[in-house]
Amino acid sequence: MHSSPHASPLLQGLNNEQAAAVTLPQTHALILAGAGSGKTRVLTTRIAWLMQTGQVSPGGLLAVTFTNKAAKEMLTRLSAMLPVNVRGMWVGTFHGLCNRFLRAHWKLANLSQTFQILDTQDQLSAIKRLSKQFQVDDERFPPKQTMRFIAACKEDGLRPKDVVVRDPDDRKRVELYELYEIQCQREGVVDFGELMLRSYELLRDNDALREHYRHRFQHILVDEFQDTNKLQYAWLKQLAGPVGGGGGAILAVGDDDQSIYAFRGARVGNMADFVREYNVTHQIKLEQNYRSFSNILDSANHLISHNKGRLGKNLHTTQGAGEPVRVYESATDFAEAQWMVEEMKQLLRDGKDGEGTNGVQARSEIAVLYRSNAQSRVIETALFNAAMPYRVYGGLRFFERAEIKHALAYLRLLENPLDDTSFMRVVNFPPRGIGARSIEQLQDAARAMGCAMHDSVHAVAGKAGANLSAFVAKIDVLREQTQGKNLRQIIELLLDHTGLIEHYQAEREGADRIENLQELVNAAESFVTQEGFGREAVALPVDGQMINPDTGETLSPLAAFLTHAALESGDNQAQAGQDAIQLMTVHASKGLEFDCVFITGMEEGLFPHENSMNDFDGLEEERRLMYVAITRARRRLYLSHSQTRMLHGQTRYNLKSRFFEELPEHALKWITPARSAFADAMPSRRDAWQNPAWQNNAWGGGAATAVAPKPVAQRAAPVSSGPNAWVRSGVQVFHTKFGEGAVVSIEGVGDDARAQVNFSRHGTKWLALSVAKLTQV
DNA sequence: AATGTTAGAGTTTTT
DNA sequence: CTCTAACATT
Repeated sequence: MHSSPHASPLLQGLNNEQAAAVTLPQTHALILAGAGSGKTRVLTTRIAWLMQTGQVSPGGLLAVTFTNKAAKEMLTRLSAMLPVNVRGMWVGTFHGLCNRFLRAHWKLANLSQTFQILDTQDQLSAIKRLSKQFQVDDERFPPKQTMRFIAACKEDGLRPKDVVVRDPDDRKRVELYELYEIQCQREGVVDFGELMLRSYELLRDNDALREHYRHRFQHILVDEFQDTNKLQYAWLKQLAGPVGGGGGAILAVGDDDQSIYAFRGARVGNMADFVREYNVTHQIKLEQNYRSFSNILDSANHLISHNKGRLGKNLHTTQGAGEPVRVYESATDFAEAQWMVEEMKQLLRDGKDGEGTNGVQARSEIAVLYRSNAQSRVIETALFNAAMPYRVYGGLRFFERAEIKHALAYLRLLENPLDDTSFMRVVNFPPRGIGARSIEQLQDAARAMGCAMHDSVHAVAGKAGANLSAFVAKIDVLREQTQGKNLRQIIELLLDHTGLIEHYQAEREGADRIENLQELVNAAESFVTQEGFGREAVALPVDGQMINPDTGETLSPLAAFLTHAALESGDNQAQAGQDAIQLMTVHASKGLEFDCVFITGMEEGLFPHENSMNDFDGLEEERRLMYVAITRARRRLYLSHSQTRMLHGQTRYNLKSRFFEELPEHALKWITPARSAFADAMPSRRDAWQNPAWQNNAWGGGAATAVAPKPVAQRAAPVSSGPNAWVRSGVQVFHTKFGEGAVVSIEGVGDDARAQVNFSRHGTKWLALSVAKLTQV
C-alpha cells in the first residue's frame, strides 16, 4: 500500500518514530508520547495520512480527546492538512461523542428526545433537592459527598445494584444514588457521567447497534489515554470489539508519566491493561523532545525516575544544556513573590534588548505555576504592586456565571418543562413573590402526584398557587411566542419578558451581568452560524424533528445550543488579549509551554501536597505533577520555596520539598543570597523544621504499602521555659477545653513557643505554650 | 424578602 | 486569611 512511507508530503519533517507512528498498519497500537515530543502532530498527521492514502473514509474514523480545546486543535490542524469537511467527523471529547451518540439513539437509550445535560452545579442542586425531599441528614450525608460518590460509581461503570455495600452509610448512599437516577429519568436530564455510562450500556446491550458501530469505526484514536477512567476504557472496548473480531483498531496515545487525574477516576493502569488485553505488539516511544534545553529535561528525567512501575521513557534533545535550573529560597511567601517579580522585570528588560537567549520577549512567555489556587493571591499582590499585567487561569467560566445560567434555565424550560432543576433556579428569579414556603408546597404537591413541578402548580392553593400558575403561564406564553423565531430573537425575547435585564439594571453591580447576557446573544448567533443551521433558522421547529445533515443528530438550533453550553463551559475570558504574565495551577498548565517557568511553593506539605503524601500512589502522582510542571519550560526554569508561608490565616513553617533531592545536582544553580538577613531572625528554625511528622517517614525504602506517618518524639532541647517545658512532639496531652490530643510539632522559643496539637475531638490547633493549660496524659 | 452575622472549611478539574 | 453557606434579624 505504501511502499515508500516518506513519499507523502505529510510525512515530511517527522522523525523516524513519529513517521512510524503515523504510518502504522491497522492494528492496535500504543504510542508513548513524552512531553514536547510532537504528540498532537502525530495524531493529526496519522488521521490525514489514513484518509489521504484511502485507508479510511472520514466516517470510518473516531478520534477522542478529553477537552474541547484539544478536539478543536485537532480539527483545525486537520483541515489545514486536508481539504475535508471535518464537521461530520467523529472527532471530539468523550462526552461530546457520547452526547452525539445518545441524541441519535435517544429512544433506544430510553431517554427523552429533549434530554438536558446537568453540569456539576446543576447536579449538586438536584441532589440537594432530593436530600431535602427524602429528609436525608445532610450532616451525615453532605450533598457534595453524595455527588462525588455517584460520580465515582459512574466512572467505574457501576449502577446502584452493582455497588458493593460495606456499611450502613454505604447502603444509604446507594439508596440516594438510586433515587437520584429515578429523579433524573423523570425530569429528562443526564449528568456528565450518565452520558458516558448510558452510551456504554447501550453499546453493550444492543447487539445490532454495537455491530454497526464496530463495523463503521475502523480506526479509533485516543488522546491522553493515561487519563481515561475505567468506564471510558470499557466504552472504547465496546467500540473496538475483541481481538481479531473484525472491529476497529485502537491507537492509544499517552504518557504514563503525565497522569495527574487519579483523583477524578483516571487509571494509568489502563495503558498496561490495553497492552495485555489487546496483545499490543506495536509500541512506539516518542522520546525526542523539541521543547526544552537539556538541563530542564535532565531534571525532569531524573525526578521521574524515582517513580516505580513506569512503562519507561527517557526524553532527550539535540539542543544544548541551556541555562541551569535556578533554585531560590526566601524567608516569606511575600518575599518569594517579590523576588519573582524582580526576576521577571530583568528577563523582560533583557528580552527587549534583543539578547535572544538571555531574556524573554513577552510577558505571556512567563508562567508562574503553583500547586494550589490559594497560592496565587500573594503573587497577584506582588505583580499588582509592580504594575505588571497578569492573567490568572481557572475560576468561573462563561456558561457557569449565575446570570448566564439563569437565562439558560429559561431556555431549557422552553425545551423541557419537566426539568425541575431549571424550574427551581428561575421560579423566583427575578423575585416574583414565590418564597420558600410556596416552593415547599409545590414540591409536596409534585411528589404526591409523581410529576414535574411545572405540572403541579394548579394543586397549590391560595396566593402561592396563583403566583406559581402565573409563572408557568409566563413560560408557556413565552414558548408560544418563540414560534418561527430564530435563536437570537428567542433569547432577546426571553431576556426582556422575564425581567432579567430589568432586574440587573436595578442592581448596583449589575452592569457586568447585563453585558454578559448580551454576550450570550452574540454567542448564540455565532454558534448557529458555525454549526451550519443558518443565521435565520427557526430555533424550535414545531414537530421537533430536525436532522443535522452533518452529524445525523436530531437537534433543533435551540437544543444544540443548550448542549453546547453544557458541554463547553467556555473560557474564563478574563482580560484576554493583553500581554500578561500567566498564573495557573500545575494541573492547568498541562499541554502548555512557556519560555520561562517559575514553580513556586516547592515545600513539603504544599508540593508534594500534604493530603497526597501519606500514601505511595499519591506521592507518585505528585511527582508526576512536578514532572509536568518542569517540562512546561523551554529555556528557563526557576524553582522556589519559602521558609514561612501564610496559609489559612496561619503562618506555616515548611521544609523545602523532597523533590529537590530528586533533581540532578549538575543542572541546578542555587541563587539564594548567601548572607541572608532572615536566616538568623527565624525563630528556632531547627526545631520548627524538625517537627513535621512526615520528615521521619522515608519513602526511599520502596515500601509498597501505605503507612501513615506517626509523630516521633523529638530529642530536641526544651523550647519552652515555664510550666509547659515538658511538651514534646508525639506526646499525648490534655487540654481543659479541647480534651485529649497528640502534639504534632513545636515551633519558636521562650514566650513565642507554640505547639501544634491534634485533638481527637476538635482537630488540629496551635497553642501558645506560655499560656496553654496542658497536662501530660 | 432583603440584609447582616457567624460558623466552618479551605488540593488538583474536565465534561 | 477569605470565601461560602447557613442562620438570624428586620
